[in-house]
Amino acid sequence: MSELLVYNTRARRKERFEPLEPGHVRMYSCGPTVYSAQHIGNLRPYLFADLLRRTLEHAGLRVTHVINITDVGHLTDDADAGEDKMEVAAKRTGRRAEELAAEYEQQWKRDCARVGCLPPHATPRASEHVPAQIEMARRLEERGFTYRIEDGLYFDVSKFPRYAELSRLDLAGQQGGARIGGVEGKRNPQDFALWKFAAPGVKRQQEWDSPWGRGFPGWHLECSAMSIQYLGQTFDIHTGGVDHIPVHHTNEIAQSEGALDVHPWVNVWMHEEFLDFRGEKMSKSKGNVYVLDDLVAQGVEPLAYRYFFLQAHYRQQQTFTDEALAAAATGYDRLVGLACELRRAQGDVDASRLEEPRSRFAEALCDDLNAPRAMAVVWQVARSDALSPAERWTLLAEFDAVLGLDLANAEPRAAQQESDPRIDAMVAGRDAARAAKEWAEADRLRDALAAEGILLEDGPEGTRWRRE
RNA sequence: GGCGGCGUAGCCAAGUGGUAAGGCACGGGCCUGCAAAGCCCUGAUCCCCGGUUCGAAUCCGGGCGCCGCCUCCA
Repeated sequence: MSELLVYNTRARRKERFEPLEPGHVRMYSCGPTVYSAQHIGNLRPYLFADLLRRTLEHAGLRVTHVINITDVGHLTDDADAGEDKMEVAAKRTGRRAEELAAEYEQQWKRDCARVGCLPPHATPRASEHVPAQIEMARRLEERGFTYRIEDGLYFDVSKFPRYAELSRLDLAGQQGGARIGGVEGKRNPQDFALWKFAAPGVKRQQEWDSPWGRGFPGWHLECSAMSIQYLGQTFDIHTGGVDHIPVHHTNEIAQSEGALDVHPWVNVWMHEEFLDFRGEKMSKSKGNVYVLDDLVAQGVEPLAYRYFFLQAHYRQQQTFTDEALAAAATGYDRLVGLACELRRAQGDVDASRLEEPRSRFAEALCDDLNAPRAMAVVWQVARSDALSPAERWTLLAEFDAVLGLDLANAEPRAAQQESDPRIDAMVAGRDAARAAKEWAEADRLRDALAAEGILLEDGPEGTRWRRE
C-alpha cells in the first residue's frame, strides 16, 4: 500500500501519516449530543471516521477508535450562558434526561450501523465520566489556568499562549462580546466553563458534587477527559466537523495540553465539511432536518446513503438534493446488481492483472481519503472487459472492505420480489394471455397494473413485479 | 468586522501547470411480442476580466456569485 497522506488541520496541509506507536493507531471522534435525533447531516462525521478507520486498517494498521456520547453539559447557547440541552429536552418532553439520552444514543448507534459504520471500540458517556472531568479541572486549577466566578470555574485562555494555534483566529478581530454575553466576570471573550454551578434554587436532573460546588461539567471537558482516559495522554487522530475547529477543539487542546503539559496532545486533527442541504446547511436549528428513516420511507436503502457519501470528498461541502440522492440510489443498486452476478463467478484469477487497479484504488484512498477517485476505480473494475468476472469480484470484494457497501451480501431491488394475491393473479392472467399470444389482453393487464404504479418484468425465470 | 471554503457538462462530483475521472439523467442502439432490467454509444475547455508561462480548470491580481465558522450545530 502506498504512503498514506492525510490533511492535518494543525498544519493546514497533507502530511504523511505515521502512528505514534508503530502499527497501532489511536483515534477519537467527537460524537453526538443525544438530546434529539441525529439527522443525515450528522451522520457524515461518522461515515468519514469509519472510512478513515477502514482505510487505516486496509493499510495494515491496528486501530482503536473511540466515539464519545455527550449526554450532559452541552449548552443551548454557548460555552457560558444558556441551558443544558439535555435538561431543556427533558423539560419539553416531560421525560427524564437519562431516558432521552438512552433513546437517542440507541437511534444513533442503529443508524450508524445501518449505513455500514463499524462499531467503535468504545462509546463512553460523559455522564459516566464526571470524576475524570473533575480531576482534569482540578489539575488545571492547580496549574493556574482557572478562575472562579459566581457562575462556575473558568479556563483563562490568556494563560495558554497557543490558544489560537489550531483555529488561526485573530482573536482581536473577533466580534467582541458575543461569547461574554450573559456571564458576569469573564476575563476574556474566549474563556470557557470547566464546571458550571447549578443555578440557585434550581434542581437539575443531572448534577454532581465537586470541589467547587454542586453543578455539572462544561462542554469540551468530556472529550478531553474521556479521550485521554481511553487513548492515553497523547494519541494519533482526533476527528470532528469543521465547525469544531474554532471553539470546541481549540478548547479541548487548551484544557488537555494545559492539564497534562504535553504538546502536541493530538498529532493529527481531521475535520469533515458539512452537508449542504438544498443550498443551506442541514441543522436542527434551521429545522431542515432529514433523518435516515425519512430516506428509507422514500425507498432509499441506508447503504445508498453511504454510497452517496463516498461520491464526494470529505473535506468538501457535499450538496444533498433529491436528484443527487436518487442518482446515488440508482448507482448503488446497479453496483449491487453487478456484484451479485460477479460474486457467483467461477474461474481462474490472474493475480498479475489485479495489481494495476488495486494500486490505483489504494492510491486514491491514500491521498487523503479520496473516496470519489476510489469509486471511479470501482466502476472501471466492475464494468471492465479486460478482467474476468472472477478477477473483477476478487477486486470488488477487496475494495468493499474499505467501502463498506456490503457488496458480498446485498441484493439489487430487482431481485427483491413482493407477493400479493390479487396482483399475482393478474400477472398470472397476463402470462396466460402471452402464452396464447393474445397481446392486446396482455397489454391491457400490464397497463392496468401500471396505473397502480406496478412495473412488470419478464425474465427467463418468469414474470416478476415491483412497485415504483 | 475577522476567518475559512466553493463556483468544472442537465444533476452530484474528481482533477491544483501539459490539452478534462466516475456516477446519475437525457438522446441513440442492442435485447424484448411490447416493455422493464441489463449492456453499448453519445456530451463540457472548466463563473467573468486581466496577468505569468512554450503551455493554466489548475499559479497571480481584480471582479461577480454562493456556502460555512466567529453564537447551539458534524
